[in-house]
Amino acid sequence: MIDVRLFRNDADRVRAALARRGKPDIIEQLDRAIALDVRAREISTERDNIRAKVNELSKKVGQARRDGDSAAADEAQAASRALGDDETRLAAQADEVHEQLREVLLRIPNLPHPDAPDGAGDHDNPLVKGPLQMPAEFAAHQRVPHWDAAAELGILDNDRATKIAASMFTMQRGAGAALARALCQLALDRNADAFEEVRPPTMVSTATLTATGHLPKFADDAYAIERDGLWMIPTAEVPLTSMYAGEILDEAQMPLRLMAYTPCYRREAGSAGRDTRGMLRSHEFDKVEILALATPEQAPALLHELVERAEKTIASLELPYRIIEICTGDMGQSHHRSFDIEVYAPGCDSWLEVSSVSWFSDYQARRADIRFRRTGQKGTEFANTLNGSALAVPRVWAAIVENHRQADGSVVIPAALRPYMRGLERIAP
RNA sequence: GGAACGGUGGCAGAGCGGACAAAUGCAGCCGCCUUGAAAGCGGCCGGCUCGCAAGGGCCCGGGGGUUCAAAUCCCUCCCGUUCCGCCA
Repeated sequence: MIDVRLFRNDADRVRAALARRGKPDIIEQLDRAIALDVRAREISTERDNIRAKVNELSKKVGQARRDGDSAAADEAQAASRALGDDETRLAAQADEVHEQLREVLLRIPNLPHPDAPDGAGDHDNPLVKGPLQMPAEFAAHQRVPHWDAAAELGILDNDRATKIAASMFTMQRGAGAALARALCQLALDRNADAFEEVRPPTMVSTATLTATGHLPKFADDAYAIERDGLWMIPTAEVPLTSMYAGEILDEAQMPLRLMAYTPCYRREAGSAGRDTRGMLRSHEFDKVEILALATPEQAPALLHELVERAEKTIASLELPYRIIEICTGDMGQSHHRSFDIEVYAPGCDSWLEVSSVSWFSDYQARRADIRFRRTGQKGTEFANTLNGSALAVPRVWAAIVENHRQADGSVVIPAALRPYMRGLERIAP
């Protein structure tokens, strides 16, 4: 969440920054938060003054008892008891206002970075690089949607996935399953030089899902295990970000770099019925995520590093791609600045989002309470968090099947993946 | 799932109604001493929050309660350890 001090000190600046997101209700929420914050401080001060008196009187009672002056003790005790009702009432009020403030704050999105481009929606996202590795022309055999191409090869069996689970689940078979696994291996190996591999839980607590910004606003998008108070993770970002929740890091150990392969679970509540064919959208998919906990100074360079790492992995798969920056109107709630990498899929004739890299400033760290201490200095600051998909399997899988499809219907495996596929060079029927 | 015992500062570990933000040790910081270091000596050494400041409030796993006063008593939840049960 955003820092209350930001709008206490300069409400206009915060209002202007949030206005760039183009959602009027956000400004209403902000003004509500500002009013609640003023009220909360008033009540808290009042409550604290009464508490100070009670504490003082209580000390007097103790002292008088020790001195054997029971008359003075009784008097102070009675005086303190008289303050009890006021204290109880004010404390309840203060708690209530604080809770209201928190509820509002949790729903206010992050401030966009000054360099983030203005825009109303995804059609305004500017191209920052590419298209790269784009052939002059696609052959007719590449213009076959991957669901058809894959069915021919027997590597995708969504009908049976639907039978076993529900619609919008996918199932890869044979070389298709190996391809999905190989992509994860590749992404992990390409980043193992700088990132610690983690195998985190894929079910997490409500607090954990709140820290990254997925709750309370987006509860409908996540799978809930209500009986046990747990949620299925929508991305490894969730457990990795909260690994250091409530902890204070040393500046010397930063940036902390983590990566994880995990399955990701999404209800796709807002897009049910869309992209139902093939591998474009599903309730469960595999992804390798890379993430950093950094100081504010380290963050900009890390953002570019994460983008570059994701880009290089896509490039190694010999796929046509481009990089776009997300404009203020299309940014996620927690995002400060973000970039997407899109791969062109000739069979579907569309650009598929295969990686999203974002910088969250201290927005998530504040929710998760991840702080750091500068070397030799007192006090703590909130860390900055950044993360990105090193590789999201299904759409890359689809793009490989479409781009690398040959005239005979077989699919050539990019050289970078062959070591992970027992040397397989081509998937043939 | 059942039983017992626990959860206190960076770590270890006292405290078990009042003088406790909390002994003591270790680690850390500053100074003295020293050619340098170690040892020794002296001092400092948690976080959050309100306030221009003086100063105030909160935090001893979370939440609730009893009391003039709670780390300390009661309830409840969570987590840990050990034993039993079950299990890959």
